[in-house]
Amino acid sequence: MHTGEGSSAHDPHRDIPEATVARLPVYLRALTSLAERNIASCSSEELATAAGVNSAKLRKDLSYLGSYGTRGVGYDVDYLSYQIAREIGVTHDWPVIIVGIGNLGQALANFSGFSSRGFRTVALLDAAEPMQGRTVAGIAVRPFADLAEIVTAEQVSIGVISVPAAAAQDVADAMVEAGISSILNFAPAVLNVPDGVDVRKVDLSIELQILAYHESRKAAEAEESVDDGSGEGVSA
Amino acid sequence: MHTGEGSSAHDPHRDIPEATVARLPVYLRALTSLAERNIASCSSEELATAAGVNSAKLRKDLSYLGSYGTRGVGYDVDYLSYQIAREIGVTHDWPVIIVGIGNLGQALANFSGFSSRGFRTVALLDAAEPMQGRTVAGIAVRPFADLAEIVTAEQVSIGVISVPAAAAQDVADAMVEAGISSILNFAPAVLNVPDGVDVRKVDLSIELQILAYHESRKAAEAEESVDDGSGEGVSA
DNA sequence: CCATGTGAAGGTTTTCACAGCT
DNA sequence: AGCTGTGAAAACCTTCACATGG
Repeated sequence: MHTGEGSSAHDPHRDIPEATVARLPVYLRALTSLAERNIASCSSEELATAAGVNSAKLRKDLSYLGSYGTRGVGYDVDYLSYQIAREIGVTHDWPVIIVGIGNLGQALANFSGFSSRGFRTVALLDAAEPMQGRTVAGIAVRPFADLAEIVTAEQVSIGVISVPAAAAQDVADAMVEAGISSILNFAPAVLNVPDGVDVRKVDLSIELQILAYHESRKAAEAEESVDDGSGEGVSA
Repeated sequence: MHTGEGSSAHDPHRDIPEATVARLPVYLRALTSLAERNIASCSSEELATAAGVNSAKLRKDLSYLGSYGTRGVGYDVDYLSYQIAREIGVTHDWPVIIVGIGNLGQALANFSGFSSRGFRTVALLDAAEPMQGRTVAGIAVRPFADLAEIVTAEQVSIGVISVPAAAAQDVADAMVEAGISSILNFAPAVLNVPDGVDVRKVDLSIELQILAYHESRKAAEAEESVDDGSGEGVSA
């Protein structure tokens, strides 16, 4: 295990904590929103509020990228936006394919936020006969069998899976085989992928169940507090 | 801050860590999948594999609920399923409303996983005139103005927001006002809610950007390793 | 004998609080 | 004078490794 490939201990180019990485896109969105309101600069406090975090966390997060603020003043919105976009790697667009053009796949294909935030949907794939030849969001639906060809031709490294759970692993295998190394999985299934391939999952029922857990607790607390006035709240 | 409301230090009824709560639904899904394959019992190792975590973590997580396994043997699938479902609070169904019946809202309404995992969509709401009177997934779309009435009548405490970002805060305010205390937010916007209201967010472009970050790093590493043979992989 | 359940160790993340720069 | 950037402390989460009990 080597230590740093020609980067001084302090230089901003290795080892951004995962928790920070997960928040950078949120900061970027907050900055975009400030820019749209013609706000040219902001304090860590203001940006933190816009991003829904506290300012100490925001400053610590930004410190991993470098020193892009001005002490006593704050941050230049455009400059910081660019630095974060560069760190994330969305200064140029990433080609993306979506496999599984059911209700969810169609919603994803139509989702404008995809294209406006550094991603370009280059193909929609579906295995079902009836989908062939249809066009969704201006993009033709192609047979699943074309996967490898498309991935190679368009240099795709990110794939979205929106097929039913039962088909998800097969799709993931085919994606990896074709050369994709990052997968966003909407199917409620655990995917096995080799090392070097990243998977992130979005699972709607899991999110609801987490809410249900806290909701149950609130109900239980309300019952208890017949003789206990304290109302503790949970929030994210 | 009090400590425990009549529960002994060891009794399974307070203080399940948030990280554990977020995994319980995953375990529940893995157990359901085992049950469907007629597997009546399993070891922590097997269940952990099915859930995509390591077995130590699984055992630690389950230990917060109580001792529902048998040493030397493993876990009874049905029994553990029930215990987890009870802990989460999904032994009975939760009524849910969806506000914003665009592409995504329609996909959510049609999503069978919602109804099969402890949730029942009791109403679809949309502010747009052209949506009124339409039916999605067998449920009539109603005007947004009916929100409070529906929440009260159906005792809804969980709401899903799938409107454009610009409208999200207003919808959240109306939900809170109507009595909803848990929100699943699909709009790419930070929501301000009072204490006691839970918000979870699902943001598609954020997930993609996190993948893009790691993808950029992989590319950078590949370039570096012209004179360095080590191939470190990242995976989730 | 075997797999669970769990203290204790090791990491990571968050928060604090203030030194340092503009 | 004020806000950033950051060590150090506290909180939280994961992993280890083994005592415990069926």
